[in-house]
Amino acid sequence: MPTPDNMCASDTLESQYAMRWSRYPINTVKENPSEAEVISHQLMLRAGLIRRLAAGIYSWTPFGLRSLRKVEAIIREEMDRTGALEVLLPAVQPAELWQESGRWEQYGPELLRLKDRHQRDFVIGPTHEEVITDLARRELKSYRQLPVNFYQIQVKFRDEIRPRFGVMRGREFIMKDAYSFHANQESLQEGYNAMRTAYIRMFTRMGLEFRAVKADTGSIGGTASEEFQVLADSGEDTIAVSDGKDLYAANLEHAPALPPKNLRSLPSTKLTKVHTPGKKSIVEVAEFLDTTAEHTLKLLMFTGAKGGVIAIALRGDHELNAIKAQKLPGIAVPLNLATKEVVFAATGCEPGYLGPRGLSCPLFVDHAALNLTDFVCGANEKDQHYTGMNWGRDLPEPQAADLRNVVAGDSSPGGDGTLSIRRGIEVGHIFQLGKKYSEALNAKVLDESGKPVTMYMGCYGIGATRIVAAAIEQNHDAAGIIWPEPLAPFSVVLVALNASKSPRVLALSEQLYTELQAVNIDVLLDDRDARPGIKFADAELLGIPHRLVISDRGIESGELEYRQRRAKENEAWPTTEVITRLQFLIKSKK
RNA sequence: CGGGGCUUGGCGCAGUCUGGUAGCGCAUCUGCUUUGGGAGCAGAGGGUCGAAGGUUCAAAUCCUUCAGCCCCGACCA
Repeated sequence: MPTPDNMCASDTLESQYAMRWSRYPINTVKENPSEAEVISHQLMLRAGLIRRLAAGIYSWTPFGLRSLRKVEAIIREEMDRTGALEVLLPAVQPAELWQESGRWEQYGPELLRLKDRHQRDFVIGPTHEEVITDLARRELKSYRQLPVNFYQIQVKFRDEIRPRFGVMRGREFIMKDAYSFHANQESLQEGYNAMRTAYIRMFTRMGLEFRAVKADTGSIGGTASEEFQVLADSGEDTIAVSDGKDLYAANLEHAPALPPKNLRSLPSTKLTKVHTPGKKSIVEVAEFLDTTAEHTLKLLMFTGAKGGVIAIALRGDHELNAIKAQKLPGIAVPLNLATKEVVFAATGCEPGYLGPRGLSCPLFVDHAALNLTDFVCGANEKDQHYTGMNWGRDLPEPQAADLRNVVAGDSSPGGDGTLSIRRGIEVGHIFQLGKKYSEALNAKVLDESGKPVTMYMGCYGIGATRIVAAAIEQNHDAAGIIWPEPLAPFSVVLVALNASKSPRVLALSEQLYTELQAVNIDVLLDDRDARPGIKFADAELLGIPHRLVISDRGIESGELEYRQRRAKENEAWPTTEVITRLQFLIKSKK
């Protein structure tokens, strides 16, 4: 218990003002703002966590900021634990650095450029590779100083074509970005692994359901890259997730589809040409022939790199994966579906009746399509299909390849489990940059023999503001937000009923409020002169994990009502045990 | 950048087609009553109808131009 003797001035200030609802002049609203599309955006606006200033640019209110700061604190603790060193880098950066790295030209309109009063060019940093590499090349002189990892938690600006979903895809956002510097690839790999472990700890601590997803290194290059995706239906990315012990997860377009394990069964029906007037799509054909899409084969034609066409066959119910298809020999990149005219010239038939039999162009068949027996396919004649088609018997065995998107139920490429298709929100991305920036910016150290060597770099980002939105996407109900304990703006809300009229309710509320603060629990005292319904609804909208009601009724019975945010029913707690019980519940979840 | 939609008090909307000088709900303020799931009654304040120009006796309403915002797509990864 704090007494006037052991309380310092700041304690007094805080207990008087900081965590009383009546001192937070932020309104909650019942109606959904028309601008908000996704649930996290709606709830953040309704609960008063953020306010929009311009497209993709938001102010954070005191309540919202508390959650954002908790995210940042977890990130900071876990980064520090790895030995990474925090820095703060400029948001406004001179164009010269970006010209040196080549990204002044590469970046395009997403890079916000501006001029100062001397007409010098600057950018508002969308990311900080250039600045950090500049710092590193000035400070790091010897291999003895390596490895080192600098990180910062900073505002960034990317002039997105279409900002949307509130802070989920804003233009201005807060990101933790870290950059590691190494003398060699082995050290980079170690640093990368350490970051990967730290990321898993962070997202686990935040109470989020997430996966580390193998990602394309893309134009950035490098050898290894993983995205950290929070699983939520509203996510912008589609990922294939294994339910097995392999914990496999990959972006849909990068997940390999394994060839079927079972052998193709033997043909049992004879090849028949059937009249299928006007039936062009797989769905129409399957329905007309009283079968299902899984027993059909579809044939797509693409233009070749040096003219001509290339055919790709998939099972009727499968989708082409463009990234995989582009790797086929002789195919035009980017992938280009052949026009009607080109198809007609190659086959004498229009699309809709194409099939693998009698084709004169190169043919690649997806593994699953190759496993078909007695299947339906086009006959390369208008209004004609075949039934009972079989590879090897009616057609030569073709060249097989992985050409389709994986579907739910496929075996996991990780070796254990089956895949499901989920949506994800990318909240983190780690990759090994190698020497891309260090080479461009000439960042070198002297090695053991006194020879200058270019440093290896790794780069590790986390979207702090986006995490707040992602946590809400994953944790909400009809009444509002349900914060994971570690991200909640407050752990406990004390709902004082009729405190303005009942001195004993007021006194007990104040007492509990002080006691909870004394044991370092983030407590919000709802001391507003409002009706109970408003207080309950607001507490639920704001998503505070633990709610305690202080009322005359409770004081008389010696028991206070406790309710966990996810629970449907109240619990009656002896007033004397309230503090210890809350301490236990909150400690066990942190 | 292409397509669609929107812009009226702090928020959500009606009014626009058919021109006549702006209204509803929520929120805010005052008073009284009420106090365990977004109260009732009475009263009050608050809007140059996104901007500019035009047509007209008269424009939120019709015409032109511009701006901002939202959605879909493309782009980016």
